[in-house]
Amino acid sequence: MTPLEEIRHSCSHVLATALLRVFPDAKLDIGPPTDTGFYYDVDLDHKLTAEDLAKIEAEMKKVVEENQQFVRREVPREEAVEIIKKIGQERYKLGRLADIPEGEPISFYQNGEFVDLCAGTHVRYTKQLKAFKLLSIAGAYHRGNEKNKQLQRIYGTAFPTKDELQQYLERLEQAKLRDHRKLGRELKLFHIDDDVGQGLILWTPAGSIIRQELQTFISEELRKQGYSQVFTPHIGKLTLYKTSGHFPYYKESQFSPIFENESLAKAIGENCSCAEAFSRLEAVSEKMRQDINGRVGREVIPADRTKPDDQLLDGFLLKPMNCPHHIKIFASQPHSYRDLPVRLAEFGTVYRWEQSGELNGMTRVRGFTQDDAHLFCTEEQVGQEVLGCLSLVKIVLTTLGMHDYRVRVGLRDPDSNKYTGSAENWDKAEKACREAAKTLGVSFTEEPGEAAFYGPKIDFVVKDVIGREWQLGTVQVDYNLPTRFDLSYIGADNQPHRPVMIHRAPFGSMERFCGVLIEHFAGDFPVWLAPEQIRLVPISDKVADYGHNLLAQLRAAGLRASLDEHSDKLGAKVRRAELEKVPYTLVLGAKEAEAQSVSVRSRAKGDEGVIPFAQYLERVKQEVATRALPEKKKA
RNA sequence: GCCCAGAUAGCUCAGUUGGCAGAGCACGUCCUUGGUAAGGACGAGGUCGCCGGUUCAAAUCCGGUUCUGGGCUCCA
Repeated sequence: MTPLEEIRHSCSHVLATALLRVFPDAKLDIGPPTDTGFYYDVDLDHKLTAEDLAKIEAEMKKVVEENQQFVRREVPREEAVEIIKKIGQERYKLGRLADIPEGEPISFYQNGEFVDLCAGTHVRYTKQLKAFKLLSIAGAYHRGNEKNKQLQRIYGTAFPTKDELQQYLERLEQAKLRDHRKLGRELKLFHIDDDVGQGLILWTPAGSIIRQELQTFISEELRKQGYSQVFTPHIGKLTLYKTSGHFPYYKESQFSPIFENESLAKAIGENCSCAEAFSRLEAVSEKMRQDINGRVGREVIPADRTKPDDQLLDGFLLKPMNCPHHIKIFASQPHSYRDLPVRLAEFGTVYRWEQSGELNGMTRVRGFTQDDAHLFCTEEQVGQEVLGCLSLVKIVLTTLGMHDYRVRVGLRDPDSNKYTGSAENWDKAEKACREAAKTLGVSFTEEPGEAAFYGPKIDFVVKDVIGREWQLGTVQVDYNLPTRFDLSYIGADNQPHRPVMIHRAPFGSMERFCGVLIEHFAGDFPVWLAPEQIRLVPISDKVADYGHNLLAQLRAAGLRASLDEHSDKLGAKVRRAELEKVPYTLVLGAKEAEAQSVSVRSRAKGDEGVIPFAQYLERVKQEVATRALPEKKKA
């Protein structure tokens, strides 16, 4: 353990010591250090409140004051059981003891009256714990399994010194100020309305400008890289998603199907129960089952999912993914190997039924638009195409100054059966991803179980202001959907061949990306993205005409500007523009009107003095055209 | 979905033991015509999330429900 982890881990023991003094009947589970502090999971009938937290923290301070020594003791397994029984903590600790493999040492740590099964290590004396604070109470399932009892988790944080603790707490406060939900409301970027629905984003005019600029930006890159733009509808027939495998395997994370009227009327006429109707919705014909299973070479649709044709119910699904629609565009025409790769791109809106407790501002929603594309290529082209996709993601992140991300190669979980396709194809796809990731020049981790159900992927993961990780850009290699949909192209040998698909989205979703972007810039967007780029501030209405004149010129140049004609004094108008995070404020008085000049105040530098308007116009046009990043603010 | 905590004006928040619904900012009108982060006066704005119960009387107490927040679980 690092020294900091020792401090935090020791704090969690002190927390447990104090907790048992206040609530002697608490049953302890585990209390490890974390990246930002520590916690202890406890089972306690009493519902802990904020007041309890204060009480426990006060007791912790006493424990520290008592300067208890942490003493390690290794014991044989039988004795460990005795100790746990003696301290009355058998409910969870016996299970934790059983987790320790045979042959590993079993150790207890004691400080004062408190004894805990623990591998260590710890600081030597409690007085070494100089700066800690309990932060919150949360529910957490025992062993992280939702089938187990939910325990109360007490979160806290600790640092070597009071100064560092104070700095951390201030950082937390700062983080709250740039939370995209708060800024989104203040800067009027988006709205979520109860009557429209949870997790459904309404893009307001200001937010729509940011989204539109991002889409224009990526579209320019797509043209350079030989993509074709397509449009597809928001729904598709269930049959489509039965073929792709989305339905019913991921039924629980989709909106309910929309029944097709005649089909439903017929089922009702047969007095078909709800349960029966759903079973018919999920079922496939024997022919479809044989076709798909034959193509993929193993049983991906089990026999018990078939029903006679006349009993199949049909309907539509709000699309959970864009791939099936794009596949159908590809399949609508014959392709020669000379046509490949075919790259179909769409800002495609998809809908997923996220559990209510998981929704979060713009970053976890139920309807979102992916900057999606599907590449159909030969097996030989896979490596190069994946590289092209990765470079696109890097262009996006670099242009926006987002350098703090990690790369994750998501592989299949060898113990799970949720994946479709042959092991052989999976091996090939995983190899392609791994090799592409190596060329990125950034470190990456390989994580089993993080793959999509149809193939492995390379994800770009960034942290939000409070440390939560969000997957943004993604590139996925897929040997499976082409098989399920029986896609082919004619090769040089005049024989049909199976193409390989690549799914990729450099932003991921417009919603999540904008949410993270708001926090990344703390609302201070680069000029090219700023909803309002220039605020004209006349000192008095005597120069209103000059203001209108400049406004017209700025707008004619394609810039987003407004004129503040309120009767406030200059200071108030400047303040308003600052709070609204407008990059440039142009102050106009009699002198400027006379000289056709403007007094420039930039968000980054403050008052920059008077320059000719024509000169300013060139400067800002240049800044927009190059998509320049904002300069660092003056301190 | 689960645990805990919340919901009062557009925003941030006060509201005592159950007794006429409050402030600041924003907004509107008027006065003020000014030089780089708040000029002044007046005004408008609320079915206290929603439904039900207790009570002479509910923002306040009780039950339910919806939504939000912090976690947990999940995220093809």
